[in-house]
Amino acid sequence: MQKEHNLSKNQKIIFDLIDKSGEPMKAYAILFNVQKKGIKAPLQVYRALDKLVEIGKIHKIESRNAFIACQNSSCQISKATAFSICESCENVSEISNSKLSKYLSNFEDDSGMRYSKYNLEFFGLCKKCKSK
Amino acid sequence: MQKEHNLSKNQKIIFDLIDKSGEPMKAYAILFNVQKKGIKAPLQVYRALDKLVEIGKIHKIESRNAFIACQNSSCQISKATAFSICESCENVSEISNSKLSKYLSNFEDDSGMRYSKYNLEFFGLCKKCKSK
DNA sequence: TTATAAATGTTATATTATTACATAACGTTA
DNA sequence: TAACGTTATGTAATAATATAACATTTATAA
Repeated sequence: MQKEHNLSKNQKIIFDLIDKSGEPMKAYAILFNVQKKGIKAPLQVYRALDKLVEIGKIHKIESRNAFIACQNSSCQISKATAFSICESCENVSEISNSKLSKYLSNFEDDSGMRYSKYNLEFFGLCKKCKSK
Repeated sequence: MQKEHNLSKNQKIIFDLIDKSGEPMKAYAILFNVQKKGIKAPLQVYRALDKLVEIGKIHKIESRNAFIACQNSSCQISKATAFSICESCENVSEISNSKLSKYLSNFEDDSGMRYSKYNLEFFGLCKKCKSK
């Protein structure tokens, strides 16, 4: 189970926005959306984003510089993330596949280095876009 | 085997720099380094980087906004990349593991979406940093 | 309660990346 | 080799993403 975090005011505003949108949001799009709620500066957004990423409520889609709400609410998966990204419509969804996460969490390479964290991004065309 | 690409002047200058450095380089660090060779503007750098990424001579480390020369010279792996990143010293190396790449290249999730490309970044502490 | 950490507010600035437009070099093939 | 399309280059301006520095306030917990 995930620890219950009491989000601060800004964190809550920003998390709710991202969560409701259901898709990746960019920092300045977030900023634009929350200005009416009194969050005026980029730094306020980035600080909340940093914290939300840290506690696993959202993830950063690195290849897109965007942030999406965690879709695996019940598991401690913020250090082991995998996403499916459609290169046409830019739809992103979090992959929740226990075989995959087990495989990657236990992965060791020749260096003997053990990994505490990973991020995987898959790219392709989603069903809709493929059939166009 | 990888197709032999004839790099243009700027592409060659920039590839050689990244390749010799042996570690990830950021675009503006590259720019600074090649100014004496007549490459003066960010766009010149980004254009060369785009092309080099496209043909698989370099890869972008998304979580670091940096570019590293491909270390798997003999294989067509630019659409299936995996990296090991030390969070302390920021050392990055490309993982070349056929089991891993086979596993990921064949991965399918519930959506039935088939992936043409992936990028995986592992994080942890390298041996040196772990023993400090 | 008091002190410590976490969050906020604000301004300025750093870093990363692209748009727009003009020109030049290269490769093909007629 | 001339004409064409494609790829690469040059240059200026600007957009988009992210952080530094500093002052203040709020929450947590000893």
